[in-house]
Amino acid sequence: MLASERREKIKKLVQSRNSVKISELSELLGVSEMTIHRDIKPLVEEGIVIKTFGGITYAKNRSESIKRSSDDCVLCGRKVDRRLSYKLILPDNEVESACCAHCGLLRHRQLGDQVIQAICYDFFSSTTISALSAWFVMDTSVDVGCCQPQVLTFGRKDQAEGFVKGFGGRVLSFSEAIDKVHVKMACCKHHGRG
Amino acid sequence: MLASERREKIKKLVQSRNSVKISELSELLGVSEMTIHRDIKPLVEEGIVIKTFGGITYAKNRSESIKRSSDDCVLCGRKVDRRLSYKLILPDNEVESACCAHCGLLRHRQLGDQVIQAICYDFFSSTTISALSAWFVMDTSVDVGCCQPQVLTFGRKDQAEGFVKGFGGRVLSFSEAIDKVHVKMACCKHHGRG
DNA sequence: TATATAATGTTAATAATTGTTACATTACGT
DNA sequence: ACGTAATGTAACAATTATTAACATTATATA
Repeated sequence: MLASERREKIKKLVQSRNSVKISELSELLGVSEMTIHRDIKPLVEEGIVIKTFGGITYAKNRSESIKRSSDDCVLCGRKVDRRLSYKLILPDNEVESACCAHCGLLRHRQLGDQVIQAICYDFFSSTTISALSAWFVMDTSVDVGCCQPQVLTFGRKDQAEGFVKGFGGRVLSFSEAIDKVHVKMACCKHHGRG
Repeated sequence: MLASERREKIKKLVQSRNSVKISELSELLGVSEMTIHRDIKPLVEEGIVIKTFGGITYAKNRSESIKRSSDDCVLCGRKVDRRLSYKLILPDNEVESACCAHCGLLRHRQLGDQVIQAICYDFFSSTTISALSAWFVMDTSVDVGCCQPQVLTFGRKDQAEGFVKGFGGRVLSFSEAIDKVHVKMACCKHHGRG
């Protein structure tokens, strides 16, 4: 068998079985383990395969390995428009997308410390900003047609304040916003009391 | 079996069974208990799993994924159309979807305080709104072809009232609606098409 | 055929994993 | 609180895998 054939077989084997042992490959393909090691070296370097002690496992391609729950809002299921969206970076290469800061902040509150980073986008420039340092505008008269109560995100406080001057509403910091949205949305707690 | 395979199996086992004993894993996977201890150490450190004496339990509340029960209505099994749907955000990252406010409110009443948030969508704009602050229209002449007695949801009271003016029915607040639907006691199972 | 080159195999040293033992800690019944 | 059985942990031994160096084989080409 040609070396190239053998390497193709290794690829297909690891793809179909997810993981294979070096010793198994050696026996299956009738070559020494040293040869298998040499065969898989380029596969590991290309990232097609991940080396484990004693074997290899198939590496799903990189875009897949970041597990986006889906393209839909993690909370309300609405299609996500990046400009309004709010993204939560989580452990294990997971990213959750929310359709807007409204859903994003609610989800952020649910996850708490598990959130490694939260990202949103400036309402004017669409530049990426950290949610923790963003400024949030609520109760404004402008309706972007996403979730209510609506929350817009700004990178600069002065621009958020200027927006409020023109269109009404309130400017909130991250900690204020995450509480305010929760209070406005939390139903059962209030329902139970009242 | 590869060490990496074994660790994957442990993860899946604890996920599916919620908790497993070290001794059980040791026997099941054919390795010593010491090896199981070493296998679970990183899982515990990552917070994927919680150590208990003699075993481990799956750490819920983790980002992993929001567990949507399914795409079908939790009550009547009908396919869920987002625009009419009613979503219940529950502890442990669970989300239940109901096909419409009718089923949603019935389910909401069943679950009571377990519901962290309830979400529905404005009938006109499809914007996401909190069920608590929504306005519900019942007994209207318009039939959207979901469950009976039909309940439509509006974000704005004036629009709900305008709708009633044009098409008949009654505008109800959340607490009025959840009671009214319950009193009518009609499970959509009896009317549902599928 | 001779020879260079690439591929593969062999061996031994090194590194990683796993098992065993001894002892510490915890849970639980008395 | 105490004693006992179960479980956890650390140290070390045994096993297994990896790596590098070198030997051997196969292949191509003059």
